Amino acid sequence: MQKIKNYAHSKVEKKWRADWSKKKLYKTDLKSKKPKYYNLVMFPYPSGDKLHIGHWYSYAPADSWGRYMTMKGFNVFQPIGFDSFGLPAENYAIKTGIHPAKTTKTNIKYMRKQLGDMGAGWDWDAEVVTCEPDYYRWTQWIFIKMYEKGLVYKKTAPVNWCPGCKTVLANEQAQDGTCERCDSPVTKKDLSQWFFAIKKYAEELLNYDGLDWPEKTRLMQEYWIGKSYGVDINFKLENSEETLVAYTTRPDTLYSVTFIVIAPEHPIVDKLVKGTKYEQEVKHVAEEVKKQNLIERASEGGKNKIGAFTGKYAINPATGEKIPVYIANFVLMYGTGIVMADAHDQRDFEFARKYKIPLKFVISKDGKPTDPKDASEAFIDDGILFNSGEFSGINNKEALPKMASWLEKNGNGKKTVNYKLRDWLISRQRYWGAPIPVVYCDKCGEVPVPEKDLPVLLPTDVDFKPSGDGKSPLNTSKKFINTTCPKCKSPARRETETMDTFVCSSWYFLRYPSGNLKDKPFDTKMLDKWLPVDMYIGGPEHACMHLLYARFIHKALHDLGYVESKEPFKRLVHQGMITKDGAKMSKSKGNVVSPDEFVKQYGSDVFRMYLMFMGPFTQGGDWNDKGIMGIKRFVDRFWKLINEKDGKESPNLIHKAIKKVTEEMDKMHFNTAISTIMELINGASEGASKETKKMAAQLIAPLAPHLAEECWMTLGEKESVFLSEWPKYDPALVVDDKITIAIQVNGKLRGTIEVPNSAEKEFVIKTAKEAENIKKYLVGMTTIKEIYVPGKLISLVVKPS
RNA sequence: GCCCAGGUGGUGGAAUUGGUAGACACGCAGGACUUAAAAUCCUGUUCCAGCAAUGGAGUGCGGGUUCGAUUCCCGCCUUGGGCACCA
Repeated sequence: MQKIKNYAHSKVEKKWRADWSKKKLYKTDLKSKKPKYYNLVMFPYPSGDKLHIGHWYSYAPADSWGRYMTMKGFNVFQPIGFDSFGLPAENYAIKTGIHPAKTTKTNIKYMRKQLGDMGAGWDWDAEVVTCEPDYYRWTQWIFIKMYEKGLVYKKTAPVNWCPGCKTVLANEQAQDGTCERCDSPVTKKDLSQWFFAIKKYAEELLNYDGLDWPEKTRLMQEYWIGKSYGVDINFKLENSEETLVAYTTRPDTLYSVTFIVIAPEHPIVDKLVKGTKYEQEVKHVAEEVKKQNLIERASEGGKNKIGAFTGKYAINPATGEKIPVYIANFVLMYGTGIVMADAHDQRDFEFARKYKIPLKFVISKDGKPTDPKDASEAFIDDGILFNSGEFSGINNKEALPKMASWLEKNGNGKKTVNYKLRDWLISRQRYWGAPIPVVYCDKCGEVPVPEKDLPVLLPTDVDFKPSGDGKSPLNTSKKFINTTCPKCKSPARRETETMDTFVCSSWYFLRYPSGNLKDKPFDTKMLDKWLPVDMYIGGPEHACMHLLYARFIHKALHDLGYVESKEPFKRLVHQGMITKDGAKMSKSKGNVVSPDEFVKQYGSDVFRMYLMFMGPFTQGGDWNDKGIMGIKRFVDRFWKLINEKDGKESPNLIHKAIKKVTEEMDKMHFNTAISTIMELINGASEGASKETKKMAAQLIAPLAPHLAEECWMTLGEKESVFLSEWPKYDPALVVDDKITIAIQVNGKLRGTIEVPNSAEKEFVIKTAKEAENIKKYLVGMTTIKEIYVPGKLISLVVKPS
């Protein structure tokens, strides 16, 4: 008996990686005429944690997908890079004194090795690193182009302030009222800030035509953009020329409105109370609200509502009544920052009860008048209007558009659309980012740096410890700050703030196919060919940040004429989250699992297949290494089968496997693709023919690239398995001659029979009725119904005769 | 509170235009090989009763539709994710 050498994963994997790299197997010819396929993963941040299991969980299947598409005949482009600006490196520097550039460089070096050990088909020639001047020069260039297009502006605004990181946060980074990075409660602070006018694209961003995205992600973005249709209603102020404009989506409740509430930070508040006896109380409340962090202001559906009377009254345009005007914390600077308040809104209702403001109902279930004094909460259901002038007696939903038109006709209102989306705050009072390319001159004011002077290099001689006043560490570099005005050449100062790293990651996928051009950001011809990205794989946590920003920047660049496509990512797939003992892996929890040891012990193929075998790719799961031996055994058995003497198995076996694996791969069901190959191996217990072995190697190639290549070459091939064409099955060989039919009597399974594939209904039913197990159930019975599902089962319905 | 996705053996999971529930793998039990162990191979493994043949129950819970429901409908429970005073 021949002795088969054990599969030496470490030697084999090293050998093929060296070979692939030498032959530049994964360098994509971007000019090739073959159909293109841009296969992209969200690039990693080079953190001190290095590449962890989560990265593997998404990158390995992404690579398998790319390899599969390659074998299906596509010219696959699969680049990788590093999203290397950002807070963690800077925070680490503050703690240890090691310069962020140095830590980042070290981490990138290590992660390059890890990404290499993965054996994935990255095109390293296209690599981008966002913290390198060659890259951020063009991030700055995009800022300038956006500036010229009027999509960038600066304004003083109350911004989210993290007292822990001593920096400003975007809304998206303070979503739950705590800092994304350090979990400190977020407060508000007035600062002059740079914004990208993403709101101008709100409507366009709601268009998902032609995109194959998860419904869930789309809904999350739609909710984030938050479009609503409503009416701006004019409330004249008593004894004044002033009008308060309130935005509402419920004009049908107008007759119920008994007070007006203004957001405390609304500029009109000062004017209303100035010099009155109410001024002190109103200002006091406004200050209190400002001090509240986002959690307090939004806590528990708003139990702690606070407010103050302004001393003013407005006129309800429908009833002509005089109604009091308040400020309160539950009204935000959204819409007009002023709301009409009534008994058909739970928040208004609670506030009115607390501040003893009269309420009245105008809607009830049946249209019979009801009184709020008997109610413990607002009536928010739909119903019939009463005490509502000409609208009484009709359904409030029907009345809504009519009242909106009525208000417009009488000059008391205007139909409007509002979005919850706010402009994107992009400036950061931080060191480790791309400097905002703007110069301030006493004569010329704010001057964008001319294109030819880019990049504005990030200086190295700075003290990056936070000053505590919210100023950027760049202020400590005299060399950096002092410059000359690009327009008038007189002494000038540089902007010292840097850009949000999300700006850097909003366009990296355009840089990859542009071949790292020195004098241009993009190779427009290549972008026209390669965009949009055909498959984008990454975590769902980016739904309302990266994925929204990237769409926005892409659309802006489209409108500027740089890219032809209107959307960056045609198809989007989120991998599931991988947890450890039910918790998200994080350094602070100390539950981060490193892939390196597993890769060393079992090999990259086994490790990646184990991750894919855990369950559906989009589902994720809790990490444990219990079953990894099962995959190792499978690899060993696969290797053994390939090396055994050629045998002869049923030809159906491999063709059925090809059919099933192809179907599973198409659906990205890697777990069942693997189990199908396992079944193939288990089924070939008597060995397999050479042809079958070759096809088996091809089937496993996307999932276990090193193993497949080794097997492929062992079987006598000379060229890489990844240059071979994905096997096709013979339809004639996937059907069996004999099929098993299940027999049910009165809905219960009572047995099975084997019949020829070609058997007719009558024959199958006759055979079934005569079957040993079935006969006894039919004694003394009359068959009242016979159902035959071809190739599957027979269902007999009987009753006593 | 609102929106979305789930709940299947001891474990990860498979199977849905309604058609034999538990593929594949882990674990466990027994056996072979071995002085022994590891590794490997073979057999069994949803639960209950039975030596077995076989019978009964069974896909979160309670109803319904159907010859037939993990799959469809109604009402709950529960886990995870997202949003949350946006008027």
